[in-house]
Amino acid sequence: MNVYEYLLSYDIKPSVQRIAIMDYLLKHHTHPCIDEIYIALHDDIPTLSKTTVYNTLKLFVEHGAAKMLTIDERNACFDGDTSAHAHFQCKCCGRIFDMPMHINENEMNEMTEKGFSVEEVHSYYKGVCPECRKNNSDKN
Amino acid sequence: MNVYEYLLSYDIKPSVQRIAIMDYLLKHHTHPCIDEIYIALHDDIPTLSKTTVYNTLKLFVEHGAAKMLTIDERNACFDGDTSAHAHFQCKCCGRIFDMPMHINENEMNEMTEKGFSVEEVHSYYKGVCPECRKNNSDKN
DNA sequence: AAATAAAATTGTAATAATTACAGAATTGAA
DNA sequence: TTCAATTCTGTAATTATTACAATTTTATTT
Repeated sequence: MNVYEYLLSYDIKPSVQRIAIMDYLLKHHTHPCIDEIYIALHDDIPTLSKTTVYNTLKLFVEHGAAKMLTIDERNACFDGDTSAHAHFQCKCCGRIFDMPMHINENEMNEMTEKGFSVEEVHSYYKGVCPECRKNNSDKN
Repeated sequence: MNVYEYLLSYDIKPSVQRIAIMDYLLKHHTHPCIDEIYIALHDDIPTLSKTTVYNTLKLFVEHGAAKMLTIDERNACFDGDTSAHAHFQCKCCGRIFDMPMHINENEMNEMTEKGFSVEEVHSYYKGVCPECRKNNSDKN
């Protein structure tokens, strides 16, 4: 399935900009922020406006085609992988990595029994990634 | 232990402002944002500056006396309870509730084996709280 | 194919959260 | 009491995000 059809499957009308942004999200698993996407696509679409990037990602999130991550304190990041998974942000280089997520049914049941309706599960870790650990130890 | 000694135990020099802010954090489990704290303490300390609230909470987080939550997209929230626990934010009223957290040792081991050094574990849920669910069903 | 209506995009201006910074106030030590 | 260091304050600057009106593009109707 191409990106055009992929957008349609989420009830999103495809446009040049929307296709380019979704394509970027699907091909780059860097969990990009607005600026990263804007800068990356600006070469191909010189008329692209940052407002469009904002609007488009908001649309994607509303339609379930992308997820917004609030892990980074500075600015929101976006993920085209909508499957259930956790994240790891390196405090040193700032990169966000995908991690497996095992949902704990006991916790879920506890919340449901208390009357909470759980719609989203977010799980992330912070620490130092293997690369930065290596670089840091090299300096000593 | 009073708040004065509590701050000292985290290597934080107590001051009128710092004591008031930490006292607020320890007594109110509402996961307040900067504004909530500023407005609440303004009556007692009319000279309090919002910059001081920012600086103080940054200091608390650096010393491990508070945790910053990036659950709410609008602005950062703070938690004086530094023990390991999860959170639940209601999409309807915006309130953040404490939830138990059971750390999954398997996930931890997976990351450690891959070379990641895990320093923080964050887990939160979004959905509708019991109160809002009740109010919503009443409207029908 | 031309005219029209609807939707999407753009750029600028406004808003809001956060940070930088310099001066004032407070604290602690000599 | 004096001096130095620290903390606090208020304003200005910065940055991310949103509002909005004008323009462009797309889809529909005639």
